[in-house]
Amino acid sequence: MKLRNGLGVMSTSRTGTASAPVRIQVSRTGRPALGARMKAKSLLPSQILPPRELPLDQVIVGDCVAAIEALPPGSVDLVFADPPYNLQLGGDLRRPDDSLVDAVDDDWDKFASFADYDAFTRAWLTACRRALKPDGALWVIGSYHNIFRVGSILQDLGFWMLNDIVWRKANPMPNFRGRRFTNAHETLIWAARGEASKYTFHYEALKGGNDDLQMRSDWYLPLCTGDERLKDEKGAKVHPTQKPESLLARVLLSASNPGDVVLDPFFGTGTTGAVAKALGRHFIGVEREEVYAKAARERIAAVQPLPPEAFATAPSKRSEPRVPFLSLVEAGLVKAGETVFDEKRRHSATIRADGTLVLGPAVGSIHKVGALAQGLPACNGWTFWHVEREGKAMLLDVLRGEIRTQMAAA
Amino acid sequence: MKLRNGLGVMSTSRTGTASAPVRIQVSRTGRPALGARMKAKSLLPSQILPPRELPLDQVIVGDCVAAIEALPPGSVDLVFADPPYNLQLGGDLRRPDDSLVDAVDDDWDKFASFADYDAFTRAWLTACRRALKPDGALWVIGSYHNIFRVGSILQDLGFWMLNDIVWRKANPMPNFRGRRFTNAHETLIWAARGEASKYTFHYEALKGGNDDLQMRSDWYLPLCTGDERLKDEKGAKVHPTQKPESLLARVLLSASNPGDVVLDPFFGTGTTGAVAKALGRHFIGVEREEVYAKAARERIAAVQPLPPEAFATAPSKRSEPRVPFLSLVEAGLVKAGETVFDEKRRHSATIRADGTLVLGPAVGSIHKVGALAQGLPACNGWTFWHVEREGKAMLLDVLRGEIRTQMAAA
DNA sequence: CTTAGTTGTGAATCCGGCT
DNA sequence: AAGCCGGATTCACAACTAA
Repeated sequence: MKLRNGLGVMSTSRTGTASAPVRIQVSRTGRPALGARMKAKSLLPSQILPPRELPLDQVIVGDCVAAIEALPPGSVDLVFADPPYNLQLGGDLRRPDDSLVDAVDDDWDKFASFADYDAFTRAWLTACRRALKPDGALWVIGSYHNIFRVGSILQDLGFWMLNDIVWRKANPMPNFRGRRFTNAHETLIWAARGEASKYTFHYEALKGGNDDLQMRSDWYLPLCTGDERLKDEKGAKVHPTQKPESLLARVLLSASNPGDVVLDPFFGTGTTGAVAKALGRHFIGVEREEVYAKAARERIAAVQPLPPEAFATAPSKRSEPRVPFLSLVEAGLVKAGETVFDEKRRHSATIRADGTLVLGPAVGSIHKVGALAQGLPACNGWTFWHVEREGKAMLLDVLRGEIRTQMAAA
Repeated sequence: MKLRNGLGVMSTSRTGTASAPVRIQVSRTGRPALGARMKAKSLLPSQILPPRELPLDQVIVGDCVAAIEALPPGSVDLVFADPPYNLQLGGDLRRPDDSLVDAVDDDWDKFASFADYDAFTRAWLTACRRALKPDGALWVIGSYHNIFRVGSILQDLGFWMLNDIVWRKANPMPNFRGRRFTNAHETLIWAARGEASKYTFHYEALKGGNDDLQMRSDWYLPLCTGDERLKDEKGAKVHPTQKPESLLARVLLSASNPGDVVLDPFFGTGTTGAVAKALGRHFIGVEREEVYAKAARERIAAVQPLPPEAFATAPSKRSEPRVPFLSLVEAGLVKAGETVFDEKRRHSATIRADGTLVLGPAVGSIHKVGALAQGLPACNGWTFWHVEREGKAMLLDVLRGEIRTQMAAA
């Protein structure tokens, strides 16, 4: 029993009726049916009748290029694609506690070269572009391993980029060896089928769900964990890269209408389908692995559609912004080279350009150096160190308050 | 008079002595000078002597590809590039009040096609790669208009991507038409010259300035505005896309050492040079437009370098001298025959006179025996084993610190 | 029942000097 | 040049256990 998911939907059961595997059966007339050529925007959802030959709300097991080429051209409103990232991982990676990181080492993520990956990318993007309605649009998600290839090819094929969106992960995996910045985000590209496409964008809906501020291109959302994450009978994750439903909800709410047909060429365990069903959109999922497709069908069967009025807002986690001391240096509120001191001026240290402090031979955070100065195991540097302002001592915490006010907009 | 900048540096004047335009004059022997081949890491900044033929701390006016090809190969530690964005703006963009948005429409930002832009990108990236030292690295900043082209070509040329970084703008320009998400970020790519490059990364410094949490790939920084933004006599901005100094400061602090040579092929109004000078790095700037170069020279002349202690590379654990455990025995800090134990006193072993440990039948280094005791493949003995001192457990790492202090004093 | 402490884990291109 | 081996390295959450 699933208690909640990224949409706040109560799903009462995981063991819904699983439909049989669906092999694609569509006409190959080359012309989209009437419904596919209608402009969804001008119709009420109840009037939208997708073409009969579309395999709606089903999971097609097989190669995505072949399956999508079998769809009528111009029949799909939106594509959401989460293709293999081509991670190119070397040996295994261990956490500092020596536990092994469960890496994505599946065969479907292996490509011999960039050229191979590019050919693969060009093939599925071309197929998707053919399947899209003239006013349709496409979303792709990726990481720095692949997203630049995808973005370039997409432009080459004539897609028109509308935004790149950054999914800032609330709880990313840290960089265990301290050799790089924490890889804390993934990138989504939102592109219209072409420059002239009258793409769908629900500006007001998203603005309303964002404290009446325009929705920005950086989205802060948690990973897919907990009850939302599909597990097998042994408790292992079914799919290594299951995306959070909150992410898909934002995509579908902003860039599709109820009744629209959403195609996902890399359906996996069906997050796109689950969210589409909840939000009153149709989906077509293509997935190569029967194991994932089966899990997706069972999952989607258990989803209860939401009433339309609930479609307007997507829940998003908001957190009190943490202010690094470095931000005070960058904002000019304190200066590199300046001296900080404690209340009774018994200790002092110098601010460095990187937001650390120096005290004699020691360099460290305001907290570490504060602890060192007092010979204590720990110290809150914000409430220990002061700077001189107009002849008086001003606590760093006060300056942090000023920054918080400035940052509140985001 | 400039009051503050992203580094918190007081710059007293804009009207410093502007050096004459510098046309490049370097030897073309094809071999970097001695200084260029030395490994900066093992030297103090004062010992680093960049090759004489490098046009250091100067602005070269001219085409960046030709200018960079004239540099000795393998002579540059870091590249920071802010290339033209290839913005494809249709007509004029107007705000809701009908005022005209001062968009990027200069001639240098027009490219006939993606192919032209790709060729241009390949040319300057190739030149930069040749100029870089084997262990050098490159940063590029861009938006969704160009960054996917740049990223793909960079990978094709053999650069090894380390991170993509998202600069989240604190105060982005709103999307006036409400047809897209507010474009609130730009993307930076950090890439090593090659997969095997031993790139520079000051992990501890960044972590120390960030509340002792490792720095993530999403950076929240304000735009370049106010006093930092260069204006001409009529109050108009000198350069359309001047980057904030705080952004460059993070890049240079994290990925370069004091004394390093930083090349900027699209110098503009010299943010890279200003920050490099403040932080004790050398710069080589190439700029095609004399008007930008002039503004950059004047700006940089007015920059006061920070005191060295404000930017000197902080000692990291990795760079500290190695201390053999035997030295602790020899110094009498631990005694042969003494017992060592882990934090929870679940394991113990005995110190031998040769600096090894005994645990039952096994003999080996503090690391090997620590690993054996826990049944793990590896273990850091310094942070695992303790000895009893004044009734309390004392970590071997603390005793190692005492040895290092003694060594530094001697 | 609450709370505090422990354990597990997530799309990751994750070491470097010396012999 | 390849191999050895010393030893440096993690954040946010959720779930579970213990008191």
